Amino acid sequence: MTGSSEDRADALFHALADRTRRDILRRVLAGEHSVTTLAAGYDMSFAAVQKHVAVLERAGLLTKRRHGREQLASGDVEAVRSVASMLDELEAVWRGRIARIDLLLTEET
Amino acid sequence: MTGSSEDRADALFHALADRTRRDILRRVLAGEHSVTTLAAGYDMSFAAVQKHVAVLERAGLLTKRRHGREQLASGDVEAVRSVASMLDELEAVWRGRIARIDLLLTEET
DNA sequence: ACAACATACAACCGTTTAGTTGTATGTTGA
DNA sequence: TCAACATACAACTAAACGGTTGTATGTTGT
Repeated sequence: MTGSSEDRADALFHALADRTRRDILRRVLAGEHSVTTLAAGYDMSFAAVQKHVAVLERAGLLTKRRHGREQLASGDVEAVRSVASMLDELEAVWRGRIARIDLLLTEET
Repeated sequence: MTGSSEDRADALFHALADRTRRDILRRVLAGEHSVTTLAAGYDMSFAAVQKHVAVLERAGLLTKRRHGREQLASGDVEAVRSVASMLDELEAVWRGRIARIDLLLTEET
């Protein structure tokens, strides 16, 4: 269905629309961190941070791998790029508008 | 305060995290449209669409100008670019991680 | 001068979100 | 083997969200 690409966009932008999640994403893009290590950096419960990590994971912005009793989270730069390409598409729409205006202005008849 | 840049990011990503708003943004990036014209394109009340336009306006993604009794909305491509640059910053964080890994791998001692 | 139009906003409703605490399930041996 | 640790998830609460209807305020004259 046409919805699933929009579902993905909803999930990605929603995941990015919270400053704690953006901060977590920065940290896991810089390197692997366990959920406990991440949680230590915020003034909220472990469970709250674990839920933020789950939101990022569901959106595909991070992945986890098991290492002993820890889950190491790592940022997925490809997901970040996919968001960037959605914005590129918006900019392309805008360029189309400008091109149409230029066409009118330079029309020869 | 350090918050205001994060406030802006919150508003931008939140505004983009709804498919109706993304669609409205596409339309106003392609050209000016009145709120009524935009509302005609969706299966919801005029008031609902007007609220979506207000969310996009508060985030700085569109501006309005008065033309008689209409308010013509126009997409602001600079705001779209500012979101793209936030994502570029995230990608730069990731590149720093890769650079650090490469440094370890090519270490000479 | 006024009916119709375009917009804005308040009040309300059901759902989702972001946080909390508490509990269950694995895993380790720092 | 078992106490401590790391994680996941359920249940709950307050606030925010996305939608509705109704009303108020400008603006026009296709």
